[in-house]
Amino acid sequence: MAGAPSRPALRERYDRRRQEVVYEAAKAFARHGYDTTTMQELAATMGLATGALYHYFGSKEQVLMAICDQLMDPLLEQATELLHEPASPERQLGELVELWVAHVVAHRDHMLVFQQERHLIESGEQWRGVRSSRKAFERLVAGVLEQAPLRTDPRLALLALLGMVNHTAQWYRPRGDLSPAQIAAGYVALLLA
Amino acid sequence: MAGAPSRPALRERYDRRRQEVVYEAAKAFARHGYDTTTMQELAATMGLATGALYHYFGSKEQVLMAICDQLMDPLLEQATELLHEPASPERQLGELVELWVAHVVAHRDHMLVFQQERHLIESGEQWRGVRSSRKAFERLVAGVLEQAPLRTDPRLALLALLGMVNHTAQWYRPRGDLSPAQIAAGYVALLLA
DNA sequence: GACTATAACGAACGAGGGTTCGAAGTTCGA
DNA sequence: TCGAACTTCGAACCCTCGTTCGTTATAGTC
Repeated sequence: MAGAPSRPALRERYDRRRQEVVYEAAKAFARHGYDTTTMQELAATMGLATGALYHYFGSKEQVLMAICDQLMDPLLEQATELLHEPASPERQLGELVELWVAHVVAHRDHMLVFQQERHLIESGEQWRGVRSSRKAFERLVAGVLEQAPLRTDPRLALLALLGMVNHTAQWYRPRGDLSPAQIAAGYVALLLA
Repeated sequence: MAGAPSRPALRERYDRRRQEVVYEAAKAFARHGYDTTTMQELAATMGLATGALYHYFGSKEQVLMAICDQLMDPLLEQATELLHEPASPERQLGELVELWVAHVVAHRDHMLVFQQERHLIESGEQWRGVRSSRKAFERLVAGVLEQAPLRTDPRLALLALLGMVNHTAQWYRPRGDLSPAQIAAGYVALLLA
């Protein structure tokens, strides 16, 4: 591993290429599993030799971590921003879930990897950041749910919602006749009194 | 691999031991992942030498398949039986979900493995049986949902329910203050009009 | 007690795969 | 055009792990 170039002109290409690796890795990991996918296969997909990958990432695990970070960080940021706007609890919940579902379906591969490699993420010091991001997001959702008029106890509503939305990554197809917004509206309708 | 003994007296012990392997494997696979867990570790947990595992299973993958079969087959059977009893759609839905949730929490490790190794199960001829069992169960649930008075379109209700119930395996703790029956009732309450 | 089926051992094999590294190629800036 | 920074190559290293197999121990059966 070498690290990012300091010259700005090169930095851009470096970042783009690195991003491509993450993208292809997410696709491959989602389809064939993290352990099953070899660095050789990943390199071949990118049209690179094996060793070249280590110019962009220090290890296979760091590729996985980049996938998780790129999944969680923008979601957390956008959700925080959204909840800064004052609005009724129902409306906040609706917009939050819509944002969330849209994010999940836009990053389906990332999500599937995130779910499949749960056992890795749960244990291990280096995964602490990812775990706390997820926790922070869950707290945001919990906060909104507590304000909204629900049909069930807020704790169960949170767990149910987490299950519904995360599971969306496993069945959503872009060509399907349900848009992310419709899906989100459906979920919210189940929860609200 | 040797196969089951023909003498009935030994057959019983063989089956019991084999079952222990499945149980320990589910626990280890759920915690550390299927690929990460080695046959050496699994054997050591059982107090066996490595090669002895192959007396009970022809391969590591067959252990995984036993886990999946033991998860799906009883569930499918019990659900089928339940739905043979005549009852109102609401009541059938309630009982089915209660049975389902109880099964999921009683076989949490099996469930977690089943979810984490989705990519393996999705592809591969040898997994056809497991896939069709899951599909059959989903059809059972779909059939009940179509009869019941729901708050949303039955397709989305099915997907939402699948997400909620399956996700239960990830957070349920026996010492928690929600019983499987309460959880199931909460889920059903969300769906019914 | 001897014979046989069963159970377990444990070392070794063989393949696969993550990672390293020094050299070669390429691109940028002056 | 030249030199430095950057990118890529690709073979080799080294270790892990699933699986095999000949042998040894154990337990039912007559």
